Amino acid sequence: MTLSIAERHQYILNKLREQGHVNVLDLSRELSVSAVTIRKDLNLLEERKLLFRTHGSATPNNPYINDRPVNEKEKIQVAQKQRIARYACGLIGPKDSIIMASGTTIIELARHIKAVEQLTVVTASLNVSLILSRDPFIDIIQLGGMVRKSSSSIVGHYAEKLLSDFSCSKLFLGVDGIDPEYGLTTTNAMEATLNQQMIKAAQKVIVLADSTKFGRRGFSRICDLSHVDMIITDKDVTPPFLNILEGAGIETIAL
Amino acid sequence: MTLSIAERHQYILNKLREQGHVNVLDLSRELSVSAVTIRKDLNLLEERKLLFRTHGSATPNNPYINDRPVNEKEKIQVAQKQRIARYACGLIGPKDSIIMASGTTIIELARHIKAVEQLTVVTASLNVSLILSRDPFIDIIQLGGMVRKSSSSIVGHYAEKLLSDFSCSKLFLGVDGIDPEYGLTTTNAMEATLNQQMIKAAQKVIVLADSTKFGRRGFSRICDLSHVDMIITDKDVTPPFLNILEGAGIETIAL
DNA sequence: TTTTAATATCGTAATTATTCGTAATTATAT
DNA sequence: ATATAATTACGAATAATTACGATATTAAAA
Repeated sequence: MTLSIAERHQYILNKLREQGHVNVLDLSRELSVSAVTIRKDLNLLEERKLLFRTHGSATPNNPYINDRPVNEKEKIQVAQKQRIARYACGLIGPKDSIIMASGTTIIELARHIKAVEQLTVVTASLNVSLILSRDPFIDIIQLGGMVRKSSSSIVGHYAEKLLSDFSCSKLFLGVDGIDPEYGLTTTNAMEATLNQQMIKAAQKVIVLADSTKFGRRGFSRICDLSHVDMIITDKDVTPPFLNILEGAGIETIAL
Repeated sequence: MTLSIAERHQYILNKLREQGHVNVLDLSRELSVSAVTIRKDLNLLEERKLLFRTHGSATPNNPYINDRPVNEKEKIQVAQKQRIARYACGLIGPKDSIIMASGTTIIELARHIKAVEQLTVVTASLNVSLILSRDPFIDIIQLGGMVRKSSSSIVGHYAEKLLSDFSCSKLFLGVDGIDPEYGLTTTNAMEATLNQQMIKAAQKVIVLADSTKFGRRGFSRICDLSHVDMIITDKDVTPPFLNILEGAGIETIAL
């Protein structure tokens, strides 16, 4: 299939929006044109300020900073995270108000959200805010306070205080570990505390976690499984875990 | 089957709406007319702004509609802004604590900061936070509240409240207009209010503004010049302005 | 750390392929 | 018969490919 220039550009921008980055070689293969042509396309799009060029690849030009996967393993889980994000997207209703925590899966969710009616989002993640700020239908409340660098998200007392002023229908939570006995965990104590507040401020707690998170325990405990209403994960979760979740009355979606 | 011109045009526009794109060769086959005829049709439809022409095909109107106004704005005066940012950088001392407002010049400043000792930054701008989060020596406090999309920064009551808990040695403020009588202005009322709080929370007010900002008045007033301690601008500022600033006791750096 | 080698990506130019626009010619309809 | 529309033909313009030297990135060795 041979696409016109405009279509190719559209394809590139779409992929960029969904994946957060594109590279010359893959695009050249996917669109069956030469690398030179892709480079020319990317240069043109860069001139129009639609993306930012790097060696071998390109990232969305503003407003948000690139968050390319840092290690191989994270790269592997991208497909799963996208499936999870896509499904989670479908749970967001019109005129909804939701809380979005932090983490790569939640960022993936933000990329997939396309509001058609008014939507209010409260978030700790700077990346989520910037991604959503492109959508005219979304009102964004950014939590304030100390920036935790490794996750580019906000933690601390101020954020918790601000959060206590809101009540949302759903919380989308990304975690580092899900353990049947120990519950949900994350790597950072302050993040765990903030997550606890988020759980309090939401009527329904939806956990987004690919299968690698199961059976793992992060440093800091957020809560036990009884607080969780729904878990969206991928089909590589082992049956024992699924049974336990079912036993705990948690609606589990294994994509 | 031979269609009238109007029917052909209708067919083209329909296909365009349904498929998102059409190309000359296919249309020529489908409508059993020559390529020249199709081209003429497409050109005519393009003149009427009903589609956007590319080589070999056509897409619905302007595929590059995504062009962001923010980016257009960022393009202007880049060199000046960089010089201004570089100078401002030199004003930041070790173990300093500063407030960084929002705007493209302030983002440029963030890009130039390279902390060697502990530095604390309070900022309304999401971009500033993300840029600085790469620097291990910087503690970042992100103001929280409503996200103002066009500037990707936070405004509103919550941010002002949070700000009242801090006292910083310097405020770096970007503005939209500097008028000798009317003072500093910006485009947005909420942003102006937040800027006022920032001024209260800082011991020294440093305004970053390229020469194009002089003599201009934005929509909303921040404060008059008496609150300003220092202005960093470029050498294109006209002498009358420089005299007025000097007369007002404002240290002015024209780079 | 710094240097070096290996690898990957880049930009440019020459070549080839496609698409374009124009004009002269032919078809169609009143 | 005359006006309008479509076709064919062909040089000009645009796009894509290949080829290749320059530059940047990465990994290994000093």
